[in-house]
Amino acid sequence: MPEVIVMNRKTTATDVAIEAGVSKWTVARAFTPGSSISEKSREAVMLIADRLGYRPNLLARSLATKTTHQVAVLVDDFANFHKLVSLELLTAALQTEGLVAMLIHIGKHFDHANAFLNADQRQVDAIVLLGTAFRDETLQGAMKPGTPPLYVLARESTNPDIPSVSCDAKVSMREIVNHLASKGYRRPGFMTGPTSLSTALGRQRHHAAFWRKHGVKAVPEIAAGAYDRRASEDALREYLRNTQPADRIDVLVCENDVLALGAIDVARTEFGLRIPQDLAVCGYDGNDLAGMPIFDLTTYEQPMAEMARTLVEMLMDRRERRSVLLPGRLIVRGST
Amino acid sequence: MPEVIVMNRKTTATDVAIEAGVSKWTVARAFTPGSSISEKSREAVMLIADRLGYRPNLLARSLATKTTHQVAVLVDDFANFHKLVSLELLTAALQTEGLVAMLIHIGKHFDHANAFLNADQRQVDAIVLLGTAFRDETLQGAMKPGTPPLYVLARESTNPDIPSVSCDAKVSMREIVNHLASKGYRRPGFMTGPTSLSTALGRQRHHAAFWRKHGVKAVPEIAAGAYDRRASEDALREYLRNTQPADRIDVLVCENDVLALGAIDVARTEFGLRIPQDLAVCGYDGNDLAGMPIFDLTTYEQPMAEMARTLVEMLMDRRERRSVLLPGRLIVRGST
DNA sequence: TTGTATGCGTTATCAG
DNA sequence: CTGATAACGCATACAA
Repeated sequence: MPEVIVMNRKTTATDVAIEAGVSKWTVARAFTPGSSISEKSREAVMLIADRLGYRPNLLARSLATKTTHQVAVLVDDFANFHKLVSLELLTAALQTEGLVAMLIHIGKHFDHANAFLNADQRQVDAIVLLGTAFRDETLQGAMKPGTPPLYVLARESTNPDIPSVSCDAKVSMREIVNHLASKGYRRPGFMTGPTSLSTALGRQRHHAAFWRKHGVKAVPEIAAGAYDRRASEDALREYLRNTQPADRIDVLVCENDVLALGAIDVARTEFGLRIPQDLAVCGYDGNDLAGMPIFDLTTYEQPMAEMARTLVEMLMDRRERRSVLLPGRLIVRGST
Repeated sequence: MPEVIVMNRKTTATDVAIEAGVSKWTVARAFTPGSSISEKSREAVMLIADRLGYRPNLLARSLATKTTHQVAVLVDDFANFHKLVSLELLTAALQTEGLVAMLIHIGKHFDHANAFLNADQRQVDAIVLLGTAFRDETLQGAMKPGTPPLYVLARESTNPDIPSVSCDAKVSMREIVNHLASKGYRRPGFMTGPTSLSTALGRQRHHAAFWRKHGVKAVPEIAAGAYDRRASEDALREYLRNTQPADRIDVLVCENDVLALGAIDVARTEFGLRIPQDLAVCGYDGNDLAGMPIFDLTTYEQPMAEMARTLVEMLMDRRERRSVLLPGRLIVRGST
């Protein structure tokens, strides 16, 4: 008979207790900061625990405490490379608070209902919608009682029960339009992404509103239909093909950087337009790629790090559960 | 007293059982496919369950079955936009099998040890390393008995206990070099990323080896040190500044597309080099951005979708737990 | 300070 | 086919 029996299962608190000659509750105390336990017991437990490689089972703890420290993050828009930044900063913010992200991919084979159901059944503490194209009716259905609380990041929520943390569209568009107007542009155009999301973002609306103050009555829309550089290329290509140079816009403001990069690309490569002399372009997001010398894109930086932190503060109940608008920063570059 | 008491807690199997007049075990059976239960009971249970909005608690199930259907995905390289594609396809592949990804961000405030510990404590079924710069010694420490099995995606594993699914570096580099050689290039250079990862990827090694067959003895290395377009820009800038045109390489093969885009950018924008006449550039990954007309980058497409599916098959024990090399596809564009 | 009983919501196993 | 007992690993409340 071997001295040490190698067990296939993980060592539990009971294993440690037996080995240390105490009850399993004492073991639990050793791992609960601030619980009353003698220094002697604690040391004895820790020694054995370390030797046996014991780590509390968070699953069992969650079942008992009814809190998992897990947050479902729903994403359905992987064509937009800026999502990676959002994920980076959101996961970082979550992890500094001991929370972890459950990344749920919404797509062809996995719809919103599935995602909500899955998150709910796994008892996540909250669900974060990451700039995805949710319809209000979809959200409404996910608001059953007993369901994890919903939050929206990087998009304004229209539902007061679902707080959002986003970049202030009004403030940002004022800055953008003022900048463009001061540069002398007077024939703006606006490129939109997915219809449902575009209206929710409100960027187009505010953009047009501020131009009106500058005497510009109408801002033509160029609809890409998706946050995808190809969609942007297609949309601008069609516009440029069907519009005589004299009738064209002189500056294109895009709903985000993905669209802007695609636009610059087509305008320059396929139509030989100079940026910004023939067509100025402005983005939105402040993605790192916008800063590439080849694009040199003027853009409005969303304070993603702060947005993520703010959202997490809300999750942790250290801040009122209520929508927040944060100001960003206009980054003027050569494209305007 | 109200007729219906709205409970704050979620409805459990017991609630349904009482309401349906059966035992809770019968309720469980109704939700367990293939279990023996009378059609009558099943219907009765389902009716009540639906009315009460009952959904099995997956946490409790996991505790009992000792399997969570959760997979930890460790990422430490968010500057590389191709990670988004990896995440998209990996989560999709996981979800089609009923698995869900726990995204763990490794960075300044959360190191590898933390990540492994967290994943382990949460009882994930497996841990997937997503092309991150893990040192072999780090991995060794994470291989304690009772720990979730490790897998590596998009990078070759040197440890036989940790299977990997990756794109065949040798095959791909042969294709790349043959293509470049046939185009007449004879002064190749190679741009690397993080040192530890570069050696693990083996792309540089195979690249040099195939050039040797073409009579090219040495391939200068341009070290970016990170998969970051800025790092690439800096590295190439320094090289071009310090190297006379006559002494320069005529084609730059980059360890991945991120580096390649940065390289094209600097070469063209800052040094006025024409691509490919003055300097040809080749990437690796097959990222969508490489296809932008402005870059028109020749690249080697990794079969990420297939790689993700293969990895998941391994996770599901439908395929031998052993490293797999998959062939990709050379996409020839204007940059070479 | 420490041990005991009980509960979290399921599944596994066995008896009827 | 159905009900009952035990177990999963931990936390909470209480008693000693």
